[in-house]
Amino acid sequence: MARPQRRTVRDIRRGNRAVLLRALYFSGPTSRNDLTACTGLSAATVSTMTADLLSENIVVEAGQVESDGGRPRVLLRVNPEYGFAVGVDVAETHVRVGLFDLEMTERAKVDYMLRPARHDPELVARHILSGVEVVLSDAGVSPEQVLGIGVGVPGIVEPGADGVIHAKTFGWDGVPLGALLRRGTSLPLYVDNGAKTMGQAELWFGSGRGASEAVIVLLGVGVGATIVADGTTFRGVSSSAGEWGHTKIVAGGRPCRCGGRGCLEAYIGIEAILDRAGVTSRGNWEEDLAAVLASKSPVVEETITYLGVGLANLVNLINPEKIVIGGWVGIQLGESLLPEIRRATAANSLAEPYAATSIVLGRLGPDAVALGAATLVLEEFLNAPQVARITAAG
Amino acid sequence: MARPQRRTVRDIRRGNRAVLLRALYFSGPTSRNDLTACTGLSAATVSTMTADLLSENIVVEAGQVESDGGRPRVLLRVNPEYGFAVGVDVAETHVRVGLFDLEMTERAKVDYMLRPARHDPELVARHILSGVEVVLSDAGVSPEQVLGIGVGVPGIVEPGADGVIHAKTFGWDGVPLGALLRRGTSLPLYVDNGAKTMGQAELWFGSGRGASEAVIVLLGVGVGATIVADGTTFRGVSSSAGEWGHTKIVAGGRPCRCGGRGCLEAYIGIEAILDRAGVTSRGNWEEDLAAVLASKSPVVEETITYLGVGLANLVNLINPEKIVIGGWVGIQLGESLLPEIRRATAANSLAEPYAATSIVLGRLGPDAVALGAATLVLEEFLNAPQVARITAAG
DNA sequence: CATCTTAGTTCAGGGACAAAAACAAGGCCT
DNA sequence: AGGCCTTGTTTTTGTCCCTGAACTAAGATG
Repeated sequence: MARPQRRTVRDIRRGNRAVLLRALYFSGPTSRNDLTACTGLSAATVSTMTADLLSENIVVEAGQVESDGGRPRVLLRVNPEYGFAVGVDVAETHVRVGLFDLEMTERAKVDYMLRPARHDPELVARHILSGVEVVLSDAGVSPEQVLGIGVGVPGIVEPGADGVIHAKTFGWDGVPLGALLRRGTSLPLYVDNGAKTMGQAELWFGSGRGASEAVIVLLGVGVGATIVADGTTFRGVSSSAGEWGHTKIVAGGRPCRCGGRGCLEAYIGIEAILDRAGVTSRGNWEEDLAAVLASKSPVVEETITYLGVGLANLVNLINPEKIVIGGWVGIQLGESLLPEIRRATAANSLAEPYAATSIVLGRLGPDAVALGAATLVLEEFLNAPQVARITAAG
Repeated sequence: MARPQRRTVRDIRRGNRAVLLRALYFSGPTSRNDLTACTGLSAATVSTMTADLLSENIVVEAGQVESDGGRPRVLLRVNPEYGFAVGVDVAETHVRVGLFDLEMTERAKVDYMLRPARHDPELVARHILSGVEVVLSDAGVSPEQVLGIGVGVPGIVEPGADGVIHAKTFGWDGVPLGALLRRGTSLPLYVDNGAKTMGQAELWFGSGRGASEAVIVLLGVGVGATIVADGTTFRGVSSSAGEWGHTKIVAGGRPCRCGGRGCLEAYIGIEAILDRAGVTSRGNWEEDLAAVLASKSPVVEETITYLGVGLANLVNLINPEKIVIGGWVGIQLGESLLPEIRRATAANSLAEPYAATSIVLGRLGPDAVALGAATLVLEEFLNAPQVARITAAG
């Protein structure tokens, strides 16, 4: 309650600049005139502010559009080459580094395989740092043009400058990945849980687009969720909100790798699904899952039921506008069984919140984690686009 | 994404005024000098702003405090009699109307009993309206001094001006209580779910005080929760967030009065507890529960386990700083069994979020619902304290 | 070529906060 | 008792920002 929260005229400027930039970013090419309408700012303010943005090269002109009988509108857009963002996906089997421009077009990408058992933090950090160098030189982008590096990792990320990670399944307990990376780069770093970065990507560029209250669930080896409240990711007090996979849906039920019992993940995590189906995997889980789905085994129906219970709990507790199902297991299930998933969710939800929720599939592929990580950089850019220049010198 | 969100200099004024007023309200008697420190505003701004507030009689002086060797500080405080708020608790067995001053001291109160089966909306509305008249005349307060009326009701309240209510257990389905009340009063109305108003009360004046991320759970006949994110109640897209009682903890488990199976309420709602204990109630649930607790029956341990699972789900999903257990059942359980509740929660939570959460008992008594309803009015007052006067005339 | 229409820019005016200076009110020392 | 010091509060001055209105730009129309 004691955080200073005063506002001064400068905050207005910064805030309005962010509003303008967001409008420009999400509406694509737009005229100044339309910007006054959609931001609510006066024409004068839009004019001076766009002039600033143009002179800083953050915004560029993008052709004209004739108006019926008057001066044509000049279209403006965010300059996709004003800066670049690096997105990193640290997963159980690989480290993937991507370079994105401001429009989140992937310009370069590099993968490093990890041997499943070997997750030496130093090695991962070296992969990331060399990956950044590789994608930059591949794309011909210099480090000064990079606005920051976003990293999506498994497990819980402590808030704070060091990016300390706790990932039991990964063998990391208190690994300061942020600090390790800091030794090799001076670029701004953003470290977040991979389920959250994927959620961020679906929210901004995928099926969650435009939703203000939403949940993006990730079904894969692990099960997680991103809770979006008022348009931004809800993180809780210590950044671990969204551990949906370890909420209990059967008190005292199946044991889970987290040590608990009856966790959702212990029913609909890929290992749990295969285990319940009696499949001993030969390593290719995607094929295995496809086989189970094709088998019409009762395990499929059970899985949908458990998933429906888990989703219904989100519906009742969070009352989201939209639930996006992502992760490769989620996509594979959803592609054929979305109506059944909806039915199972409805059966376990209260009527009013269920009616307010639409359940959809994620649209982004396997690169969503890296894309979302890069989006952390973009978000920062849109909120605080560059520090104000020294106006007297301009 | 298209909502106009521009800011102008006037917004700064309003915002800073709200910041100042909140600081004054929550810190009690405070000098202008301390206000500059705790709001971050400059002394000049605090001075002019307090002068305004003093002339409007919103703030009054509250004595002096000597400083070591200098001019003594003049203490300021919010004038508790500047205005009043009405809080209404509509429950299954009664309608309670309370009048509170700005410090939330109850000045008058009146109860109307409801026959359990008879919940005619018109009758309830008449009770509320006549209750308002009664408390005002009892306390000698005129309607002009009342800043608004807050109403806490069971069930889900639709967002919108009519205050439409869906309360299955109450026999109300789409009752526009707000519109019914609007016919009898022109005061500002705020209608919200009773579990949420109770949560609001605990958050502002009870055990949740100062928490920014918290969950306040209500255990009574029904089971509900208030989720607090970033200091404010999270409502979800259609205001029904927090239906914790109908999240499933045993897929396919005990039938619940909501029509579902395995709901938390079907295990730890008072009726469920008594049912599981094999008690056939003679009408006094509080005594019945006390008897069960005294009996050392295994039902008690089971109840704690189920409650622990429910709380752990909140810990994992929401990652709150604090969980407050309220409602009469919650208090009765917690008074003797809080350590066991904590243990059961820990057993079902992930270590990191559990370590970040403290589980405490609610502090406010049975009037918390009405108090919280009045707090809705207070919140509005603190955020937008009066429309700005015509400055030229002053 | 004059007029109309729409788009965008410039400028005066007023509101808001910060920093600094001035003022106020008491204690302390000589 | 009077000057000096310390602390609290108010006034003055300056800078920043937004808006509304006047103004310029650029094309269409007849």
